[in-house]
Amino acid sequence: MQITLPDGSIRAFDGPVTGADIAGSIGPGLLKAAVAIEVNGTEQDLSVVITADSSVKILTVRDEAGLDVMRHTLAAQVLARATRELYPGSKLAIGPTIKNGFYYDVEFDAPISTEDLPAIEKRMKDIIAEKNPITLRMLSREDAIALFTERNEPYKVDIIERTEGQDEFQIYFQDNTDFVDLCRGPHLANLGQAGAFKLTKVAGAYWRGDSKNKMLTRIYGTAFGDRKTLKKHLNALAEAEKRDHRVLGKQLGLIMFHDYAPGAPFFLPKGEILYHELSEAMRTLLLGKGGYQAVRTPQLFDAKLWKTSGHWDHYADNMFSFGDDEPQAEVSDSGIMGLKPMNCPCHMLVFGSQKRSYRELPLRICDQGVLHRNELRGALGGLTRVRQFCQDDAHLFVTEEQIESEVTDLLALVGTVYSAFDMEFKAKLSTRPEKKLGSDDLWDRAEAALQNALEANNLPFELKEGDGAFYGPKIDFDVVDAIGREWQCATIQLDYQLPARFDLKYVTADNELATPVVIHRAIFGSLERFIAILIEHYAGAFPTWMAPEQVRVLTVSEKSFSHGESVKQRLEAAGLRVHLDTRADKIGFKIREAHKDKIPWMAIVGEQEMENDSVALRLRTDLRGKGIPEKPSVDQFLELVQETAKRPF
RNA sequence: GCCGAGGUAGCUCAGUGGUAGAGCAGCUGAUUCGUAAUCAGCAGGUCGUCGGUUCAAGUCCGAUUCUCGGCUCCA
Repeated sequence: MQITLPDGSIRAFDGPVTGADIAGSIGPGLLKAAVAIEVNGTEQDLSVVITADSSVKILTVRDEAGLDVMRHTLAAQVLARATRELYPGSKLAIGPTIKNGFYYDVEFDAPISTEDLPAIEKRMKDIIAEKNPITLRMLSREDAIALFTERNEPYKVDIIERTEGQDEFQIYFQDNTDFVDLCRGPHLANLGQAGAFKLTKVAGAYWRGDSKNKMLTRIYGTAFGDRKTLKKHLNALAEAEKRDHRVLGKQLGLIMFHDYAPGAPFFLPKGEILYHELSEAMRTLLLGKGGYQAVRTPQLFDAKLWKTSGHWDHYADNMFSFGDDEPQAEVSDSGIMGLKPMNCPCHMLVFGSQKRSYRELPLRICDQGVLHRNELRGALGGLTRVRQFCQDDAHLFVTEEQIESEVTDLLALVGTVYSAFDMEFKAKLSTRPEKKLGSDDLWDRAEAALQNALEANNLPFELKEGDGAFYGPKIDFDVVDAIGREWQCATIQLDYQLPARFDLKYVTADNELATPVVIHRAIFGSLERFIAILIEHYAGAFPTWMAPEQVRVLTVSEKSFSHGESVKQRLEAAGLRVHLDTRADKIGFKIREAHKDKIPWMAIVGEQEMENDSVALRLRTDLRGKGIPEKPSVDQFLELVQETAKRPF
């Protein structure tokens, strides 16, 4: 029997072999490190017997797949056993792996909290120290159900009962113990191979993710092959925590929230500058040669609009509306008004307000209108999940032939904007879902147009089949921030349904009536959320063009006040945002504060600078090492700052 | 909306039924200083809100609200 290894070499065995046999034949070191084996592309336990010619790969924790096996074992064998032993009445549900770790859902008799984690962790370490071998056995459906019924594990029984087309189930026994688990596997051959881990948090989670079901307790953990990598990961988490936009937003005086307006951010003077700069930069990019026209549209509409658009049937739960519980209110024809959750219906009304010619297409309407969505209470958080926000929204009314070139332009626009923030991004193409409107022929053309546009821009993309909206396919973008996290921001969605619902028409070159296609698109996504991403991306140290305070002039002593005032005035005259710090404190103290406020340019003025009309620069960390002179003249300095204060798009 | 954890000075937090605290920030005064914290004094609170238990509640109980971690939702 022949076993092919990843390097192409072939090893012959006389009869059936296990993964462990193969690993051992290659070397004792590998046997020790081996955690599982991939046989013809399928991960299996080392103990599984291979009976036919196969190509295999021995997995160790160095492989992502091997690491996954280890995490899985930590969840299913170690964490599960520890909770069963520490909390005898607990019932195990499922324990899969996730990015960087694992979790296990457990039903406890009494709630547990983060404070209980160290004890569980301690028990887990003891369990690992036992280095018990794990043995796989296949049980028939009946035997498996009987086993878990007897062990009072209703969730395991439920899983088995719901699994169709399978007669045998994989049951893992931990030798020398009473512990048994139903699991897809594979698992480590013995627990001694478990690497470094840490339990991180507890949270609630519904059984099978359905809110009608019982709420279980989910215990999260993170795990890596060795202690060093775990520590690195924990450090990365700490770094992310330090950058948390809610913390920085408060520290830097950018935003606030109030109990009286849950889910609705206040932008304080400094935050408002960020907001304004972003909003204006986008608006300027789109208007004029960008080919867009901006509109401003109402907040509050008669429910008739939402009935036409379909929101009343599909989105009413997320809408703020009033009038329906106040019969005398007579607020409108239908007696019900709703705050807009999206701009699209408004733009349909704008398009439909006059006779349109094919010569007007593509008609591009942009709108940074305020939107309200009644998000669930528990879903609110910082600037990323809000009830009131603005999108850099636009709707393009196009003919079908124009889709491809419009989308091509949009993709270039996305690139322009993200590269201005030094952000990489990834595109995802979502195609027709099962429940969809429109013919297959229509979807074929629409999907092809999007794909062609992506290819024309040389953009690699991930295909997400079936993930499109029922009204059309879409391209979504994930941006990657400075510490490697991904955020979904931009979206480009084709819509064949909405213009039809509003009965929109334009006159074609042949003097006939046709319905336009609508492209919904946003690049930042929501301004609020994008600001949150930028705060974390830059760790609050914004590039000069959007920094709320671009320059702080620091006086060394009273003697240089007049020079400080003059520097400030000359910079302000050039439209820069400048503050002068004349407090009677030492220069070291003022510098420290300016650093904490993440001001890009700190200009120190003392008697020397006064004499030769210069400033002495102290640069924010990210501006150092760029050949910026330390003691420029005021004119030179002005030029330097102006250069970096230009909007990058 | 559901499960869990929280809410004490502007901020970060301590305070296990018996006189509400610290550091930073603030204010006042002194210091006029050259690249990440000058010194001293003062002031600052309905302990999220409402109700209950108790001789006595920041502390115990109930409700409510907001925040946080997840789940769910995201036409």
